[in-house]
Amino acid sequence: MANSPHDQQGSSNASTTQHRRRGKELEADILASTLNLIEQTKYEAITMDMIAKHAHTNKSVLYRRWDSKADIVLAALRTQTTGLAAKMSQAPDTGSLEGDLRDLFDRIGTLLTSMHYANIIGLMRERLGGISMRDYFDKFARKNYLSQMVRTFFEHASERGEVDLTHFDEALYDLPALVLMDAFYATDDTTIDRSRLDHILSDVLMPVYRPFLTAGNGETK
Amino acid sequence: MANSPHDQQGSSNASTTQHRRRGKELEADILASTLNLIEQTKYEAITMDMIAKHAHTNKSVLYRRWDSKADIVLAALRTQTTGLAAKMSQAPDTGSLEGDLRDLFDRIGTLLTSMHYANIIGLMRERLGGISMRDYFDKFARKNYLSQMVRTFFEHASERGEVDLTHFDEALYDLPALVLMDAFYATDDTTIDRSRLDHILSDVLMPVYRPFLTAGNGETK
DNA sequence: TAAAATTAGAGACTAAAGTTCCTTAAAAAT
DNA sequence: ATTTTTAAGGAACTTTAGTCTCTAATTTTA
Repeated sequence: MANSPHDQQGSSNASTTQHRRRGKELEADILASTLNLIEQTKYEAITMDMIAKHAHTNKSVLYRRWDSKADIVLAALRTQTTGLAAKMSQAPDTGSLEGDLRDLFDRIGTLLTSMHYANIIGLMRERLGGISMRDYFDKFARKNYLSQMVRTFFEHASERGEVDLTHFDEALYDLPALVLMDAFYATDDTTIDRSRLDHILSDVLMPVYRPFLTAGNGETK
Repeated sequence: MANSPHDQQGSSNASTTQHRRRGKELEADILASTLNLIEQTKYEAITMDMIAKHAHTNKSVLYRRWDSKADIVLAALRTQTTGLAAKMSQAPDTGSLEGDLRDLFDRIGTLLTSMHYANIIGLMRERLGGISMRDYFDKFARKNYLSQMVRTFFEHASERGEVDLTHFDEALYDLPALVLMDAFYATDDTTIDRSRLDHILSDVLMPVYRPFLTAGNGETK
């Protein structure tokens, strides 16, 4: 009995005094570790044992916190999404609805090419195609920061008198997210490039929102 | 050895001469049987062995024809969808775009309440929530009869001079399907009622299509 | 009508999600 | 400081999608 039952260690702290992580600390570590895995491989290729091992912990620990593989992966992604939402909500208010949307789409383009943020809707097909429709809608789409942002833009535009929201249905805030999702799944491309994003904004979304622009705005036909 | 190795039989033909089904006949039987299962239970609760047993055949037979559980279930649903598309394409051309769409939505409402056609987008959450995003988009959404139908309506409307399709992007034909999908997943309701459908058409889709109506049409504000 | 080629049927096998139970470390309570 | 409670670690176990191989029925070809 020379070696202790489990010489658990990570990459740095090699030998003794291995500080068993608990609670929030462990949880944060696991999510960070999982995110790291998702960035390397696609959803189906990741196993729960891999997640556990990669985080230097055990499967039981995972299931004690999350209900399923989809759960933990989406939770990991959400840690990113949250920071991203903060980053997004910094810059807007360009002075016009179209400007705000264009800025948002530009930002999305940057994120998608930066490859480090290959999530949210980006590379969804590649990375998250294996996730179930129910999980996606329950735990991801419904807490969509994109729609949230769009709503804000419209509210600003409304204050400026640029749009009339009296007959504007709530569901219309979700259109950008829906159309993007559709676009991501429609192509076999791994990435979606800027011109594609531009096309979606200019030829699909802006025309669709035109009826709600007040006279004098955007009637450039 | 009194009894033969496998006295395979269904419900009716009890004893001998059990006609081993092959090819198209078997395939059709399996799909019908699978459809029957889906109508009873939700996707996750169905196992491949259940599908095989219910169709009085074997799992190998299933995997010889379809690549996955999602595949066979979606294939089974598509047998319905096909008939449904035929049924749908009979009646339209009410003389106006809005009329055509209203008629279509009315039909969808009927199908959804008839409960026998509890598929396509209806009861999707209940029945198909377990299916993966990739499978859904690859094998279902992309061959969407709804979008096909919408396109036809627009083409008719264009011929009548009711709409101007010069700047009408292809993606706009998919909006009804997308918005409906979103609606189905957004609620916890099992069914979606007529008033809900009516709301989606009147307050989300029609306003969105308004910019493409030619002057004099639909400018009822 | 016999031989050859297909394809169905049966069942064992693998991999991975999710469960369960037990041991052990660490924190909280006494 | 010792006991009690909580949570992590480890590992066996269950279930089900998907694979593989062999046998037997049915059709095709000669």
